Amino acid sequence: MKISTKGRYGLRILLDLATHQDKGPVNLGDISKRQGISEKYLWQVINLAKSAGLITSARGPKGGYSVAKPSDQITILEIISALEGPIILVDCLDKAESCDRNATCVTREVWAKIEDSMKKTMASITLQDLIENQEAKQSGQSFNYSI
Amino acid sequence: MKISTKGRYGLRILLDLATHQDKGPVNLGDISKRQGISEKYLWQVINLAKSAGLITSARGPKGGYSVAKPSDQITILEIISALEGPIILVDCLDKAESCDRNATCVTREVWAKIEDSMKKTMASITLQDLIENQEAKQSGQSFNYSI
DNA sequence: TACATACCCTACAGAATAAGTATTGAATAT
DNA sequence: ATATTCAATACTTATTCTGTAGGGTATGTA
Repeated sequence: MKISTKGRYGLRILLDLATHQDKGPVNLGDISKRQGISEKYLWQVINLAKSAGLITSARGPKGGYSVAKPSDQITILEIISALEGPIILVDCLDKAESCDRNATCVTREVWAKIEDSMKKTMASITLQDLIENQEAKQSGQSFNYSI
Repeated sequence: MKISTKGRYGLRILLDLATHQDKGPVNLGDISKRQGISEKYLWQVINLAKSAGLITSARGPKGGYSVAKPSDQITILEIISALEGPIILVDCLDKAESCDRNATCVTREVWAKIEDSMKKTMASITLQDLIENQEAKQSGQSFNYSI
């Protein structure tokens, strides 16, 4: 029950893109330096987001990556599903035939409830929320330092 | 992001114990047969629950396992924490020093919210709820068959 | 057209975790 | 006593995680 590096890095990458793409696409090298992730692995992670349509890329000099949609239209659920794979806590929730106890099993309903609460929470947060939190945090910090 | 067999089996095992311990401790062999889990592996799973104090055991003939507390005083959160390990989606939520970005990182708050919603849901369901659901399901089924 | 920049793809590897088996030991009710 | 039942440890096999390595391909600018 851990979020893997794919999901953790992925969320940071999308936040990084969203906050730095005002001057055009952001290249791998820049993200790599800021986030402390090797370019090779970074590419693999970022590619998952690209395959899911969350990110677009531009080749050649001055190329790089951009977030495909406005930040307030991208939920955490989309991001995590793209990077970690679909949120399915137990296989029997996705494929009924994966367990022959489904007809009578009540534990299945427990997993469904937990899964549902996770998804609802993830769907309620957008990338835009993160950006705003970050700005609030940074202005708060500079305030502290200025005392 | 999957519940392992420890958690899945564990919940079934506790439910099995709770519904069969009216005639004294339930032995491994019986649980093994009903749940379709090998006795050896079953022991390892059940031992996690015992170490957590959710289950008591008695050795010798007529020995076996029993649920340690009334079912309505055992939450799913307790059970899953005991079997899957503590619910910590990312290490930085548990140990701040595991990541030096904690002071400024806003993704951390996302993981905290998701984790919190899972825990709240798990804490809101007790073993007793499962037992009642199971009884309702069974009586419903027999009703269907009797038409 | 040539070159630098940057993206794209596949393969491999070490470590950790998952999911069990196997074997032997210890306690207890009858 | 002894059959029954739990207890503990070691081992195995497969899969996933977390990357690294080394090339290949597309594109914009001079």
